[in-house]
Amino acid sequence: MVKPHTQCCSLAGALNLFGDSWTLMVVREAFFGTTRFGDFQNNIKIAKNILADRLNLLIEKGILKKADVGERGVRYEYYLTEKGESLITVLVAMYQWGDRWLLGEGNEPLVLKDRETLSPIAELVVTNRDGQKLSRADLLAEPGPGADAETRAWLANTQRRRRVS
Amino acid sequence: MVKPHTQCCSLAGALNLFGDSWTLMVVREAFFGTTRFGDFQNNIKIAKNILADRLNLLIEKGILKKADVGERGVRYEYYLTEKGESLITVLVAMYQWGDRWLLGEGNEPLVLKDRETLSPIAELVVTNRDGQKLSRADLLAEPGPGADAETRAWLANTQRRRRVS
DNA sequence: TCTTACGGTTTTAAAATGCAACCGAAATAT
DNA sequence: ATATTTCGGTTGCATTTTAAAACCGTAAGA
Repeated sequence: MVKPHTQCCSLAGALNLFGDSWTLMVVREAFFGTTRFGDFQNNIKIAKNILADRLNLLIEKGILKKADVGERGVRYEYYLTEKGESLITVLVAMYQWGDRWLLGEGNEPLVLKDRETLSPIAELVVTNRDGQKLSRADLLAEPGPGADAETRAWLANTQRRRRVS
Repeated sequence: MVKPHTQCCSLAGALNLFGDSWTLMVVREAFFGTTRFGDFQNNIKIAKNILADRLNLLIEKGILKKADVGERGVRYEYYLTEKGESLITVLVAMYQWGDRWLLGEGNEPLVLKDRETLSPIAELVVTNRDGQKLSRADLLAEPGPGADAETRAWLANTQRRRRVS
């Protein structure tokens, strides 16, 4: 990462991790079952040094784990941890947004289905507790239990501007 | 962007757009109501040239639009388009993942609430049509209407490996 | 045992980033 | 009307990342 965001905002934290072209592609590959270095490299066209770097980063951050599967020596496989698997919402959100807004309905190259029912997965929707869909205008941002001075200041700023507009 | 992904996969397309440290932070700011160049710059600590570059990129890609609000000349404000506002699922997914896995429950700096009911928004969940939660293992990836030869080849690869494992 | 595939590391050039300086037009104060 | 400050950038330069290719030791297969 070029310059880590310093804010404690969890979005900034997430972007420190996969705020680049490749990291989420590596996660995607692992998500769909790729485990070996060479397969990662072939499936996403990525330089070896970048791939090695990202794999190590993801391991360090607890998103992947490395298992030695060598029979007469070392040979590694990479697997998602629970932390990594729970990136499912991020991946699906990006897939659905891209399908709709970049490729357009009816042009999806890939359809994700429920293995049981064989029907496509539902569209992700931001809702309230009652399941009602919420849009940007319906949302209110408030300081949480972990809010520090900086976050409060930022919030005060955006709220102020928002009231004006 | 350093090197655009060439794959038609919509995740690759999305990463070509905001596969970097800053673009999604800019979208976040716009999402929470920031409209002016100087406010973007103050809220996210970003170099002016990078900010100018990202704003232009987001406009070019139809995620932001620029409005002239000058009273006796030109003075711009930036607003999300519908395409931009529908990044809500991506932003929320990343927020929730970061809150849970980077900061830990109870340490959320920011809580998003329904402006009506004042209760926190629900957690995003990937489900089937019947609302049943789906995890990675429950998903099946199949070629969609827009699948090209490359996508089919990639899918065949991952499926094969997956059956083995 | 020989050969090939695997899983990287190193090197080098190109590109992106961060920072500071600069600048014209717009808004504001005098 | 004039002077000053703010806004919204652009430019140039040093630093950091990235991409691509060459290289290399070990593991697996013939």
